[in-house]
Amino acid sequence: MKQLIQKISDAELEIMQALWSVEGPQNIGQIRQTLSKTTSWENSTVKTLVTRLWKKGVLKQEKREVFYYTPLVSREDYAREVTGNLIDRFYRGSAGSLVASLVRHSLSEEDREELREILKGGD
Amino acid sequence: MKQLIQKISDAELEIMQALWSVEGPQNIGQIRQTLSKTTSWENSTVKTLVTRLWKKGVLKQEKREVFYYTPLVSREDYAREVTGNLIDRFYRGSAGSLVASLVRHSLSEEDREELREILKGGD
DNA sequence: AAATAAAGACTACATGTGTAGCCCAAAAGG
DNA sequence: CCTTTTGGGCTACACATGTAGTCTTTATTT
Repeated sequence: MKQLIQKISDAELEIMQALWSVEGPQNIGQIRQTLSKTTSWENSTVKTLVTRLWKKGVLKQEKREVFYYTPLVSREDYAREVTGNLIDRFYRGSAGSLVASLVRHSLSEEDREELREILKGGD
Repeated sequence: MKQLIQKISDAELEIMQALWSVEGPQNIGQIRQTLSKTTSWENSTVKTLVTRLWKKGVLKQEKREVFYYTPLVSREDYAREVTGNLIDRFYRGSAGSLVASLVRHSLSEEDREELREILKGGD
């Protein structure tokens, strides 16, 4: 179970989250704008992180008047990857075991009820 | 939702896994032995990692003829912490949402059946 | 066109990580 | 007791990360 997608650091992930949270490509300014709720990084910081992500191949840049950035890795795929790693490291590779643990410690009764519904569909 | 437990790096986690996988304290040699299935780090490497973990406060050392190391953070607690972070980052803070995703994409029919059982108890 | 505001290119620098080498002391074995 | 094996203490060093500063170049606005 190798890493299919390049590792993304915490700060880099913030950038990806910003990209994922909006439909379509964004330029540096827009990324900064999108990030403004959580961070207030300088232009150069954002640019550095974006460049690192580009080198890692997880986003692409298109030159127009200015560069526009688009994720090449979907949030879902990346989430799956990271979740898989977690399961391997802490739940003996068994997703069922993670689910069981969450059901026991983290789910509300409404969550459980919903879950029963989901599980009804046999398949 | 700050980090309650110091961050543990990948290599450091291997050490913790070794400690967690065996009952009772282990000395360097025993840790190396326990790790031998997965890595073949030099004594100094293991020692460096152990020292870093000790500085992070996640294990303690007791001096006997030789140092013995014991985790101060349980695997369960750490797993919960890391799982919580994952949920915050990728599942909008909702454990139910992670569970739903796993049920849909990663669980076998046996897992589902087991889950129905677990959920029966209404608790 | 001159002044401002944005974005890009580079450089920087402290701290974290992965992995070890080296030398010395202590323990174990003959 | 002398040799071999282990463990401890330091140092090292390349690469990753977090976060910017500084120029330069463009675009935008009077």
